[in-house]
Amino acid sequence: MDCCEPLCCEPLAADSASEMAAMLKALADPTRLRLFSLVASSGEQCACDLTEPLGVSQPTVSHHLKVLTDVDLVSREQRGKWVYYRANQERLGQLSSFLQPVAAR
Amino acid sequence: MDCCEPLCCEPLAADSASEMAAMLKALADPTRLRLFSLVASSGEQCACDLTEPLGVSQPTVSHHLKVLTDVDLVSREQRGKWVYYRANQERLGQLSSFLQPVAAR
DNA sequence: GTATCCTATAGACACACATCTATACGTCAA
DNA sequence: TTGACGTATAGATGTGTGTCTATAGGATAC
Repeated sequence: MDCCEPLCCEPLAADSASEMAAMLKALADPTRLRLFSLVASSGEQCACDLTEPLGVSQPTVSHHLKVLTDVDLVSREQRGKWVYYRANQERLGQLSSFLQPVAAR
Repeated sequence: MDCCEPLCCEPLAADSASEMAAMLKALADPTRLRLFSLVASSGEQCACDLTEPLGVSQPTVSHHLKVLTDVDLVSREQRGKWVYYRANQERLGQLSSFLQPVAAR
């Protein structure tokens, strides 16, 4: 299920590094991190309700949602003309576990 | 100690988002992630032993080490003409906790 | 002091990316 | 079918970044 051992266990292989870095990169932007937090903390969010609290344009929100979707951190569900987004908790757990420090093991 | 609530708890404030995104960005590069893993998994690493396993030039390694140091994910200690780097496990723990999913709480 | 060796900085360059405006795409309601 | 509305894509633009070569900084040894 997980991609690899925690990064403190042993030197990370190049291919695993690329996979995990892609996930980290998706969250490594302030606007996108806030966007993800909005979705993750509310269970489910309509895309239409994300533009205003972030203070960026609708295409920008759409772009960020695509980035998060591409790495499977959020899932997309269309209902009529609205699109609802939901955080993939399992995927987030993978990342959190991957980053777990030595002391916590 | 921690900067803020986990990102699944409540919508992240803009200033907290910037701080956490900076830390995530430092790890969001494959080479830098491998570099950090090399340091973190070995307790302590001399900078001179990091160039070869990563396959990049010495200045590039030095640059990446600076990025990680700037966000306090690694600490630097000079001993003679050698420089030793060590992972900041506490800081990594902050990040891991911040990313913890809902199911794990 | 001078040479040697490890590390960091300077500068350059190609590429990636966050954001915008303009527009296309899709779905529902008349 | 046509209009309205939510969403996604296209294209442009300025900024950021990963990497390199060349060189400077700084510590030890002779």
